Amino acid sequence: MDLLTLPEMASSAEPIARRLVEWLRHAIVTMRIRPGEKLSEQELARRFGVSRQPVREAFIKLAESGLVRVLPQRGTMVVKISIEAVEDARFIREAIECAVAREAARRVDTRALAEVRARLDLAAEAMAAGDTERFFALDEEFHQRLAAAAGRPNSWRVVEEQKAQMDRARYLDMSDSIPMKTVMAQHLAILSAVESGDERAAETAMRVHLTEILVSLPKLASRWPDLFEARETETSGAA
Amino acid sequence: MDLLTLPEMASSAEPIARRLVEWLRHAIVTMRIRPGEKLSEQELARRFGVSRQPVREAFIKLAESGLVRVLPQRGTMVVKISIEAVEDARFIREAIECAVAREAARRVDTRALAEVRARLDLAAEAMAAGDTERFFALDEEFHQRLAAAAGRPNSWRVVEEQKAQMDRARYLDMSDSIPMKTVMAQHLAILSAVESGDERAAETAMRVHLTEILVSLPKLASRWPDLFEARETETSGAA
DNA sequence: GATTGAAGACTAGTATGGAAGTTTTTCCTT
DNA sequence: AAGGAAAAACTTCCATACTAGTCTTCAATC
Repeated sequence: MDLLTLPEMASSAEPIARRLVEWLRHAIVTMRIRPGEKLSEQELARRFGVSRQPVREAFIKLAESGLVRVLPQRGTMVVKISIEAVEDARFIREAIECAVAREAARRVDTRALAEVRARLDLAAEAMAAGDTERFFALDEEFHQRLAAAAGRPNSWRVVEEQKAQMDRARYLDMSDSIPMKTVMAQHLAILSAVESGDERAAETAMRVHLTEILVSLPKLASRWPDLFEARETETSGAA
Repeated sequence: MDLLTLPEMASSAEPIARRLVEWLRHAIVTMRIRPGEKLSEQELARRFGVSRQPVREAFIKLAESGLVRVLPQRGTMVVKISIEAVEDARFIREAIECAVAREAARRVDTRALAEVRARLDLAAEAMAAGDTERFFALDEEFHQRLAAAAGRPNSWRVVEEQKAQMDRARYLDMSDSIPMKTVMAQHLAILSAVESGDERAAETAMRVHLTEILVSLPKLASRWPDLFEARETETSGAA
């Protein structure tokens, strides 16, 4: 078991715990650490060559994000993908991003929209080059910049957290995700509507874009049943 | 400086850190601890009669919620109220809760809606009795139950976090907040629209309810300038 | 053979000391 | 008196030891 290296110590002043969170979050979202897997403070501390404390604090942060669950005196594990949680995340994301699209179309902040379009152009290049990793990154930036163009840059933070839940499912099987070409077309439709100041068209285009995401979810759940949370049988609501 | 007592140890198995978070969060949201105030691990540990570690972990959780800011090697402080942050929170809340209202009206889950109406009735009693504290609690429950009636109970968690930012401003001056009578009427309008399955009316009613909240914000900011974050002068967006 | 229970190997939670870094104070120099 | 450097007094951060609770294992007992 060789020592793992923490993400770039570009700014070495960055506390260990912060870098640990980054490393773990990425590993979880990209499914390098699988849902349901047990995480040991002790083992991770050994592998990173640090003490238990920073690992523990990283777990706390990840627990706040809903990526891991800490059971007192029992253990810490990566939460399984929950169909319900993914649906909720999609619902929330759609609500926020549709409002963002509407607001962006209402403002038509030309300068900010130029930044959005720049991401679209770069994404086209990435697609042509077959660089899916970069394409996904630019996908994120597109949405982030659009939020900025709506004057609500912070709303992206909330969306980002929801997105993490959805992304894990996507990383399960890339071939199941929406083709890059389709995403490009949808992004273009959104941006065009926003640029022309058509609030309703912008919102509709965004809704279309964010709707199809979960079509393949049941299929994934049945193919990897151990990675998914068993759906709650009881109905919520007490006396 | 006498020892402070942590919230009820109803389940004494509850770790100290968890109870600390609860105590601190409530104290911050209700403005018992003022924005900008410095929090010391050491001092709080002394006052609660515990070690620094659980206090530290509580800070981490509150930082994740955006209620405090931890500056490495410098200190921890309650974040000041930011007009921009409150506006963002309101924007996000409106987006989600309008979607919730629409969805609830689409479903018309009679059983769940009965729970919503029950909160409305209890709130009417609280108003008659002049019990503002209870009225506010039932206000929250109204929204929470409505989310459940929309089949999105988890969306309330996200709204709740945003709400915390807004609530601090409200606690500054209760007399500035919307009168209970108005809130009651708005809640009734929302529920009636939902019960009759009118999606558009439900969304509109919710939007109205969530719009007026920030009318008094600038006034509050000018009256307590030291509790508010100075608005950023630079425009976001780097090269 | 099935059940029970005690010992050991885990786990997270807490306490404490010290390291690294920042801010304030103090005191000397000009 | 004003400016600046050293030092003292803070802060969070990390390492380590210990506590307390949970689960597993395996042997003794019924």
